[in-house]
Amino acid sequence: MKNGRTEGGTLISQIHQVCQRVWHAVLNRNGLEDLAGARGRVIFALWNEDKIPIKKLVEKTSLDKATLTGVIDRLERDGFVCRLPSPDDKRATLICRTGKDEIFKKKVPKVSDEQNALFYKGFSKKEIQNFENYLKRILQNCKDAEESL
Amino acid sequence: MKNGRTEGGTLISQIHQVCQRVWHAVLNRNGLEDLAGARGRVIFALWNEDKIPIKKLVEKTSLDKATLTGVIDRLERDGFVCRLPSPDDKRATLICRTGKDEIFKKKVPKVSDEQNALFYKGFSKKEIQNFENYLKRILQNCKDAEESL
DNA sequence: GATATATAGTTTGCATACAAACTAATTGAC
DNA sequence: GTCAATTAGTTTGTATGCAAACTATATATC
Repeated sequence: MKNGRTEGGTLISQIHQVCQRVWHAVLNRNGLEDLAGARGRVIFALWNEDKIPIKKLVEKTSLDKATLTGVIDRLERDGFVCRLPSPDDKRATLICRTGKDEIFKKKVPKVSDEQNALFYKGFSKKEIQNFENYLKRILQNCKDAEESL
Repeated sequence: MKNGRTEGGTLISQIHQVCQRVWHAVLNRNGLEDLAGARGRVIFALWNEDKIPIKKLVEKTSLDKATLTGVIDRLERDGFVCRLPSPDDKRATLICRTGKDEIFKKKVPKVSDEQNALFYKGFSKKEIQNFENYLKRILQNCKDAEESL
């Protein structure tokens, strides 16, 4: 806080920016450039749950649906996912992994640890826990705010 | 943390995304759409210090220099800033406010408070302070990591 | 069951965002 | 001084990112 004024939003944006670039570089060093940025967010979400409608990816990634159309186009082009019509709802499209991402799974924990070591350098376990709790509360606040827009 | 695994980076990205959209909407509601996104980050940085080289805007906004070229192009096109050759260094360009942004200054505190109330809903003063200290440490960590890339 | 409203996803247009390659000026090493 | 290595900023090419308008289907209301 600078003279009583909060700076949370600005700091978050700056961290997001720099951290993205570092994360990208760390991935590159490890032959995982396909997991960078929005692509990675989508693939990780699919690791958590496969064959889900785009609507659900919107919730899980916090990306806009229009953004996801493009990201999924490119993931499809590169053979990582495919679109299937939903049997339950003719409006919906299910996004499915093809399996091409499977080879990344073994490498990810190591790379993720490497990244977190940079991110949380000098933090105790307790501090990380506190911090991530704050983040979750704020993410919920932001989602609520967007909801009632 | 989900089963021992930290999620700071993902959470930050998600907050950044949602928060951007909310911030944009709040600005729009108040006739301040010119202060949204990267444009706003640059203008705020110039409020802090005017007539600075792009290099310094890179540090202050954490945006890439290539990104800033485009943002400044549009700010110049819209009459908010102008480029001046630096007297000290013929390679450098100084970015200067034209004054067109002056009318925004009065409105910003109110809008900023409105935004922060959403962002930090349910937070005590002490919690905000703790949280922003964590953020500053992490931003520094990320910058250090990028440095030694 | 017709009609209004809402929802899932795409398209369009424009603003970020950045790596890599480039130009021009500066600094460093000798 | 001269040439190499740096540095400030731009250009190019591609990926994000989103609002607004659109299409097609689903749901609600009567």
